[in-house]
Amino acid sequence: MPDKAKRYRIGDLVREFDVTPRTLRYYEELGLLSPERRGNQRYYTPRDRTRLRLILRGRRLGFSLEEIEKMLALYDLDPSGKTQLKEVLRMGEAKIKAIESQIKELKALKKEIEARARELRRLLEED
Amino acid sequence: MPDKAKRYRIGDLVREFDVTPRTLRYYEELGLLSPERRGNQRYYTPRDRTRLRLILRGRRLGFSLEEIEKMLALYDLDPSGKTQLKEVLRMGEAKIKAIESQIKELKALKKEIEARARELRRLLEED
DNA sequence: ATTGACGTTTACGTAAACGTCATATTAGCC
DNA sequence: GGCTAATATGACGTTTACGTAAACGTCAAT
Repeated sequence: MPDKAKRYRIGDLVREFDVTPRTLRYYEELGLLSPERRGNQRYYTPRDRTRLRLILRGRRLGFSLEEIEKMLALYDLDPSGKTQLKEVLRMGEAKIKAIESQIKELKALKKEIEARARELRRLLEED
Repeated sequence: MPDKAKRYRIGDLVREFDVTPRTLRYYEELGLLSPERRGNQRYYTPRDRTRLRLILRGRRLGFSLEEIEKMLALYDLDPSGKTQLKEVLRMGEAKIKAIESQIKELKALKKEIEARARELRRLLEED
């Protein structure tokens, strides 16, 4: 049974990840999360929680929710067709490339800012 | 003379950086760029061009224009007050921290996606 | 049975970052 | 000088990612 039994209420996740309920409902509207329902109340599974972690990380990194949706698709192994699976895999590799280039740019930016900071410190010390 | 004489028209930058004129005018509206005027036409200086490069890099990395404005401030060494200069420097160092953490998160994300890709490949090969 | 905390839906609002016209000048070439 | 391409100035529209308010449901504890 891939159940783990554990379920989270919306408030639990709200506190843990410091987001608003609105955000979680919005992600559900987009299909990024799909908590269970008991009555009309939401009960989030561990899988939802994991996906939320990934979503929020993606957001911090500047990816759009649409981008993130595609990344999450990597985790939805609907083993329908191998062709489709290959497609998803190819997409994942493209994502990795994109991330690598982003890391490169960030490092470059960091260097520039650091150089600039050194310059400023020099200016400060000469009285 | 810190002039360099060279000036760019809006179309030049549009082609070089693959943005629309609207974007450049919008950045000007926000005070991120401030091209010269001859008549009412814009003539961008090398400095504007450099700033534009930084702006677009920042955007690709997911920073907001407001964030970027603060980073650009590091390059506007108005040596007015040392207190102010110190403030700018402190901010720059904060930026560096943020960038470092962003690099960390990106690396983590990359690892996860790579792991997932390996898994998918394994699924593909087992026939 | 009431209270309080939490949760729900519906729907309009908002900020950021431009896009997209329409219309008017201006520049540069023959 | 006349033509065309480039540029300018509004001004309204669009998309993304939620915020916010109203009005009501749920449930455990007193």
